[in-house]
Amino acid sequence: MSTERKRARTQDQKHFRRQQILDAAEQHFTEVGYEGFSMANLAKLAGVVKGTLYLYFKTREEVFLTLYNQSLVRWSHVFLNQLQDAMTDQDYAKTLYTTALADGSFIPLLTRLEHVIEHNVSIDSLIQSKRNFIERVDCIAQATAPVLGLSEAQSLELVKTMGVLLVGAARADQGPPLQGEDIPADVQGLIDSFSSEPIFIKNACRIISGIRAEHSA
Amino acid sequence: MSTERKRARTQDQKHFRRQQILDAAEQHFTEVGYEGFSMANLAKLAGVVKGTLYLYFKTREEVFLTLYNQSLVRWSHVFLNQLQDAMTDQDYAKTLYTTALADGSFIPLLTRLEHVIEHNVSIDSLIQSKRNFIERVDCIAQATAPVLGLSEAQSLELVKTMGVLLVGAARADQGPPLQGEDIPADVQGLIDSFSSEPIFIKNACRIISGIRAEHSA
DNA sequence: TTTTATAAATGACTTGCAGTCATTAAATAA
DNA sequence: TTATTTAATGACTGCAAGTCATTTATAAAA
Repeated sequence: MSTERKRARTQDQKHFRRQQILDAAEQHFTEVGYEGFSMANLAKLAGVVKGTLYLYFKTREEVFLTLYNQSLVRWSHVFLNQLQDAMTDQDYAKTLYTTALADGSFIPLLTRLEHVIEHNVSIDSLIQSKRNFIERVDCIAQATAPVLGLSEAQSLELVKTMGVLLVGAARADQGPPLQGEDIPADVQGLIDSFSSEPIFIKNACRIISGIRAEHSA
Repeated sequence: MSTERKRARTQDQKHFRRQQILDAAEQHFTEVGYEGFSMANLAKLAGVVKGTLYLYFKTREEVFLTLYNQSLVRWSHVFLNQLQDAMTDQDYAKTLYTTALADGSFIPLLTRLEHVIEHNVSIDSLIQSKRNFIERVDCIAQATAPVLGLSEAQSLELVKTMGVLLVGAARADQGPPLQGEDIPADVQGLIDSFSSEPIFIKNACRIISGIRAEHSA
């Protein structure tokens, strides 16, 4: 906090200030979530005034998109580190799922990416974000191929598909907290049956098997 | 419009008025989408004043949840009607996908259900909505079993999983419109590779195969 | 028919949000 | 020391959801 009371004049100082805001944003996001996030509170937390935020980000969604980009990179490093020389399909799926969920921001931002965040963002930011995504996917696919015994092409398709499945499965965890509410047994049963981890893992395995089988012909 | 200038006194009249508001909401939603939807505009379109909306719906999200419930019922009828005696896995998946996307409200509401809509809704409405969901899923599963040659249990799991896959795959269509923007080839290639229909159908088939195989052992 | 009671409908109001912009002042250059 | 540049400010606009005291249409009672 005491490190920066001064004005950011050089490009380096501006990058540093921008990252300070992003760090505050990450903290604010994990504390209050997407709907509770406000630029006014972010400003307070970052120790600047609201107008200053708009010198560094054109819109609130530009902040979110940047947080998303960073969280994708962060998660991909964690995931790549956990890959072993040879893993069962199930271990692979479980590792992917667990590491993704362990990052507090990644899934909540990913599930809002297309239908909210990308709609209030400059084309340039969007292109930059997509490029970052391509790079991470390629990198993960390259590491995945030998682990699961797939071709590069198969591996690329798999990784892309895992993203789709992850978003679909993670939905279940995004519902409202129901602690202490009395939920009828039938409804509780439904919620339990959509528990995201087994759904993700089971279907990830089915999809891996499917992809592996398709080109053995 | 000329049918109802009067006050709704009886329960029947109130139900009718509520449905009038919902019809206007459906229209407003298809015109401006989720983010553009406002209660003030809905009031104008429904021919009432804003405060009146809150006599019939506790929050804006209660309106959306009701629209979602109705769209689920509407889609399920269309889908059930299109099921044939015996279909290939692919025909089944394609029919499911096509009918779901043909309904203008179903997918946009479904993709926002857990992380937005359900967070500002009464527990009672949520339970009612989940019960409606259970009923539709059961009904679809029952009809699906003979079509794909699955047991009832397999069919139930399949239908639930299709919902997960549908949400994940449909994300790709929810991005911002990019007509007329010049998108670099690599990014355009990425977007194309996430085209939702082939992703849904291919993986639906892989999952159906997987489920079918699991209990043949 | 006239009066009274009920509650549907109203719209002005509050609160909270994202985003803007004329002004201020810190840092650098002259 | 003075002039210039531009980061930072915070008061401001506009719009949204949701509230509530008041109005008034309608039904029931007299």
